[in-house]
Amino acid sequence: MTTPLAVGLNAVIVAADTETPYALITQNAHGSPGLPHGRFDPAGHRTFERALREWVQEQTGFELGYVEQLYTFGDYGRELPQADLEDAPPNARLVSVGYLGLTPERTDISAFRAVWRDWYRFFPWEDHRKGRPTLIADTIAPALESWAGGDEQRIDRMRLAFGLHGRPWIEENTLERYELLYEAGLAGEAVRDRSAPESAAGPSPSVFGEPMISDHRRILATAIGRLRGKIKYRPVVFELTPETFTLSELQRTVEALLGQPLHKQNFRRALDRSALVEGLGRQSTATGGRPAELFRFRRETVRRGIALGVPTPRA
Amino acid sequence: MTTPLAVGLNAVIVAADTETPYALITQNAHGSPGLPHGRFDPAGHRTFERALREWVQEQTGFELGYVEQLYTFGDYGRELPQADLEDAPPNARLVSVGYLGLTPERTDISAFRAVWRDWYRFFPWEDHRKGRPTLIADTIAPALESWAGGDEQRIDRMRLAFGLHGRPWIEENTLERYELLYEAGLAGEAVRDRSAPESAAGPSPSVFGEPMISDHRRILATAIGRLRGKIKYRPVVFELTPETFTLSELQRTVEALLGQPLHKQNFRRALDRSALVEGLGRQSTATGGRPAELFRFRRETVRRGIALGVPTPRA
DNA sequence: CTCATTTATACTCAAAGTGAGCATAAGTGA
DNA sequence: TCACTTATGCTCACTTTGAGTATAAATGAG
Repeated sequence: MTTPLAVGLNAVIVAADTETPYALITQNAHGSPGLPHGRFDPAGHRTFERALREWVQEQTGFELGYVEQLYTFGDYGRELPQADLEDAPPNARLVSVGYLGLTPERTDISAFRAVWRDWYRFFPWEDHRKGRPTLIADTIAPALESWAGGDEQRIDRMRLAFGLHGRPWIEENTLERYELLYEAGLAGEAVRDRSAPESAAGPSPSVFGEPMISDHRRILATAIGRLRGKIKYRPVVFELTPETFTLSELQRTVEALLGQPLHKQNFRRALDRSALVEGLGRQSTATGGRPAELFRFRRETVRRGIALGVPTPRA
Repeated sequence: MTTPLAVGLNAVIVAADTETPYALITQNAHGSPGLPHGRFDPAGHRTFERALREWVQEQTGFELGYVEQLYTFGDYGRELPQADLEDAPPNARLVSVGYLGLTPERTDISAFRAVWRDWYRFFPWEDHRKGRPTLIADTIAPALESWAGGDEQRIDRMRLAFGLHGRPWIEENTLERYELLYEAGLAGEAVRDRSAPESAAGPSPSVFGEPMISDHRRILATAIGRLRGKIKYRPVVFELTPETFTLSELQRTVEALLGQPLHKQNFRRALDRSALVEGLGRQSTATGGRPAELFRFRRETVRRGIALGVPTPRA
């Protein structure tokens, strides 16, 4: 008989306001953060998506809307703590399928063991809205440098991933960056997975973002990267915005997700060329200055012809 | 005890020359075409990729180079013929993970039950190099029309997928098109899966491309779509070309993959702005007219900075 | 040997798109 | 009423794109 196999489903459920991108985070018995997840039971579930919707509902009271498959992880060089397998047979091998879900509102989930968390808590080096975080130059770069030693290839990977040495910062490479930190033993999970709790001489792991259970932070990184990429060629932001919004609100939401400031005028110009949004004539109650016009997403546009993304002109 | 789960791995191995994109196709006991595939045995394999490489080697003698995960299918509304599960326990549920592999040469695989096949045999409506295939207007459109009946949504999906009624043809939507044909009961697999061999009144299924075992044609469609998309923003074509090539050869290879003619001058101009290739000074032995300069892919370029794709200016 | 044919490569020009600055409009609160 | 804030409009130089025209270097038929 072969080793038993279990398929786990993991959901990264994302919401956003103009300030912060949020992920729906659950907590295990020890209070460690993780993603909503569960086993796929082929007897009870006809499709992955249905299974996913069902127990995301159960675990968080949450009704999923837009859903998309991310990636299937099957390589457990990094061992899973037995505890996370829960009802799986002992020695079972877990294959985890990650999903991304988007939702326009942060519904109240306080009744459940779940919270909405700023995703930058887990990836503090990813937010470049106020310039490149000093964390990168002060902590990450030196730590990776010492890990790389003289290895040409490691140095190259590190510079490419973190936009060092004149390389551009590419926001959708979230996963590469996290994996690098994991490989270098800097992510909290790496220390845990080695199960040898070596007295870390360097900076405390949480400097490198809050760790999550199992490989959930990897899945979250995948989700962020995918969303950041997709926002540019599919109108997915509108799955995250309320029905009506001002252009500034839209822009700031995109900026929050990308972790990158955008050029205001060019954002607007490209946006109305795209005909993705439509002004409603109504003005919004001012948030300080001149009132802004309210817009809505023209869902019709998308169905006819090429579905375009929102423009992202660098500032 | 829950229903047993099996994870299957499927490989779409692609090669191309200037004329034809090929997929590596195996044949089952009945001679039906399929993809190289096998079970993932967690005891014997540490990672999906290793497992994949191992028995692609076994089944086809083929050494995989570039590999990328495509999608994981778990929804079996469409039932699998028991025969394809082979050594799986009866009633097992199969989860299949698709992979895409690229290779620059069609190595000799005649010793194995495998052949290189023009992928357009399975998707004859996908090749637009010599204009839109008449098959679409003559056969597909009417068949889908009658399937849609009056349903607004179906009509819309059909027009969008196949670029009818003034909509543009979007080459990377290969999967959507195949799924539509499947749903409409026009793909051979749909007839088979219903297991009620209803006497098809309409055109014979093979007009809609050669069927494959299990859901392999779906996986192949996914691969084609993904490759077509990726070619535009990552230099993946060069995984398919020989070490040196002329610009025309490169262009024709890209055209073969996209199923779309490109504008020659603009292709060249954009290509040398991208600095992806480098002239070698040497000329190629002419294929008719003036000899062309030989080029090679500058792998170095890719490692530094943003990895760009090959330009694809429509002709 | 020359000329039509084939393919490669070079140049040009208008139209559209981008990056980035400057100017004006319409609110709020001291 | 005036400083401040945010929204929105306009302009300009520069790059990129679509698409046409011209020239160069081989082949092969007569």
